Amino acid sequence: MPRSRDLGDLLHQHGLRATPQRQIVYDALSGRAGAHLTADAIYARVRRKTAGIDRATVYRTLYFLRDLGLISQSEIDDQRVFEVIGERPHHHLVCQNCGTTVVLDDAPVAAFVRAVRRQADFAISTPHLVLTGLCAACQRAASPAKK
Amino acid sequence: MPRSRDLGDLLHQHGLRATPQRQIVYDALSGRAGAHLTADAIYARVRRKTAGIDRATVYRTLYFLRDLGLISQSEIDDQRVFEVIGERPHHHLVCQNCGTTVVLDDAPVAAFVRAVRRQADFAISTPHLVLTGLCAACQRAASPAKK
DNA sequence: GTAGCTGCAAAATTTTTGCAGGCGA
DNA sequence: TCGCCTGCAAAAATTTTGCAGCTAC
Repeated sequence: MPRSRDLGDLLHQHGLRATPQRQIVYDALSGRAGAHLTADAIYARVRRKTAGIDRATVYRTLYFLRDLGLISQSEIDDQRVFEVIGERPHHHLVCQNCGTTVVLDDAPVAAFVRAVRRQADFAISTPHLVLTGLCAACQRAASPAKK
Repeated sequence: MPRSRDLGDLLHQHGLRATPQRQIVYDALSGRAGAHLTADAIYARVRRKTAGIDRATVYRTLYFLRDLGLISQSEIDDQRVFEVIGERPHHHLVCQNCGTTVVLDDAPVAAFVRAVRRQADFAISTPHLVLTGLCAACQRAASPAKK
C-alpha cells in the first residue's frame, strides 16, 4: 500500500503551514482510499490516533484540504462525505438499492466533460463524481419480468 | 406561464393522499421553475401563502415529492436545494466563481448515462444533475495569458 | 517575532422525531 | 370509519464561530 503523499512538501510549496493535525486528518483519509467518510467518521478515526484534536479542527482541515484540491467532497444518501483524490482520477457509482459502490473509470466522464465544454463552453471541474442509480444486480431484481 | 400540473390526480393515481399542504409546497416550487431553493426558502415562500404550515411538514413533503420523482434534490455550495422536474429533462451547471447557473441540455448527459450503462452495467438514475465548474466568462478571466 | 492554526466552548443552523388530533378518501 | 398527514414541540445532528494561546516558519 502506497504511503500517504507527504503533505508537508505540498503545503510548503504553496507557502502554507504544515501542522501535525493536517497530516493526521489527511492520513486518516489516505488510509481509507476509495472510501467515503463523513466528517464525524473522520473525527472518530483521528481521535483514535490523537485524543487532543478537536472537531472544529477536523472541519476546518477538511475544507482546507478540499480547497487545495487534495480531497473531494460529495453527497451520498444525504450525507456530506470526503475522500482523498488519488493519482488516477476515478469516480463512484452508488447503488440506491443495495448501497454497493462501483468504481467508474475517468474515461467516460472525461468524454462527457469535453462534450459539455464544446457544447456549452462550460468547464466542469468536479474532480470526483458520485452518482446514484442501480447496480447490475439490482437492475435485474427490479424488473424481473423484463426478460 | 404553464400552471402547475395537478398534483391531486397524480397522487390519487398512486393511491396517495392529496392535501392542501402538498399542493402548496409543490406550487411554491413550480412558481420558481428552474430555480434551486433550500428547504428554508421554500418554507418562507409557503408561509407567505399559508401561515399555519409547519417546517416539519415542508421537510416531510419535500422528501415525499422527491421520492415520487416530482422534484429533484441536489447540493449547491454546501446547501441542499430542491427543484421541480419539468416535462423536458435538463441539468444545471453552476459557476463556482460567479455563481451563474447555466442550463445544460439532456442530450450529452443521456449519452454519458448510456456510456456508463454499457461500460459498467450501471443505470444512473439522477433525473437532474447539478455540476460545478467555470462558466465561459470566468474561464477566460481565470487564465487571461492563455490566449 | 508574527501570522496562522488550534483547542475550547458556545451558538447557530439544519433536520428529524414522537405524539395527539384532524382530515381526506 | 380508518389510517394517513399535520401541527406542535422538543431533540438531535451537524456545522460554524469567537477568542486566547500556541507554534510553525
